[in-house]
Amino acid sequence: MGSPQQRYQQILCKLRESNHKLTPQRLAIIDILVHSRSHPTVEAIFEMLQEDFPTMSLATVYRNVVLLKSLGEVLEIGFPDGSNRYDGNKPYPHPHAICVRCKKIVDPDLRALGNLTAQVRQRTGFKILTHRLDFFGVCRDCLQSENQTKGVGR
Amino acid sequence: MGSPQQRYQQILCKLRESNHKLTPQRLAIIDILVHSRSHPTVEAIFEMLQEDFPTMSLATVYRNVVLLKSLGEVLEIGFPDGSNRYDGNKPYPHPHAICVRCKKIVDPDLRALGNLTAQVRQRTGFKILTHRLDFFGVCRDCLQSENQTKGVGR
DNA sequence: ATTCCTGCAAAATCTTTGCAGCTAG
DNA sequence: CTAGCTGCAAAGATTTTGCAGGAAT
Repeated sequence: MGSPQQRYQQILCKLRESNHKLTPQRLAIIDILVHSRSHPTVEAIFEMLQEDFPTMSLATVYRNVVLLKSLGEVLEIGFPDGSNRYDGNKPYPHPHAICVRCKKIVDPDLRALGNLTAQVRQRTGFKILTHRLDFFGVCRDCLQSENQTKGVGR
Repeated sequence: MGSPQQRYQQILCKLRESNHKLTPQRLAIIDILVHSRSHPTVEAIFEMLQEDFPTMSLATVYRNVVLLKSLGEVLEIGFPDGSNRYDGNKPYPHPHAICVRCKKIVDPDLRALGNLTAQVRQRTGFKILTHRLDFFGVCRDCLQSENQTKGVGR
């Protein structure tokens, strides 16, 4: 629910509401987050910004990602290896399929997911705030190149 | 499928099969992992071992956890804050309910979970290797103490 | 006997923080 | 103006690694 442009505006609103300033660095980070389809890392965002902001600091990217997380405007996807990636398009919990080879992230749309949260609440007595559902595997592209590499013996 | 004792033996088998030695430190770490119902951190395991192994090193705990992970005999639960907890009882993927307040982890048994993996494979073309499904919220105990603290004004 | 393991300390990552100067509103 | 932000460097936190001595099989 939201084109990149809409998301961009929505985030600007949130920032104004919460008395945060719209610095060029901040706007550029947001721009990347809402336009990128690739769930970038902080490092990747930093590198993309090097051209336009040669003095950009990693700390600034971190600080802005933290801010946007706290406003609920980006979703953090924590990898088992400890690295994190960010989604500014769909900041709400949703399932991911993550390629362990190339690190690509795809968002499959799963029905049948509906009331899992309700079930957990019922079974555990927890008040559920959020969740994550991530599938790890090998994407089609990487499967293909694997086969090209090894199975050529036929 | 598997009492702590069974799990313990199963892990010893795996170790012998893979030519790993059964050192006292290793056995003690496994013992904690299979008996603990609390999904301990490396740090916590380390502390529990201090009494019996005063010279125990954190690195040793880390190395053994890595080994057991690689054998598929412990499940790592990565927290959004970067810390990890470990489950030696149920080393296969299963849903968790995690209290963001006290860090308690509960395993709800969810039906309706059956063929999500198949759906993801179908929709994405990924070969799925594993997954994680974690719910974050506040457990009953913490909800209660919250209420005691604030809502007494009535 | 070997091979693998442990303990210690140093290194490696990734992320956060302190501070002085700068800037958006 | 003035609260909040940036850049830099230093500090933190967690996990990994190198190496020499030690232990399991």
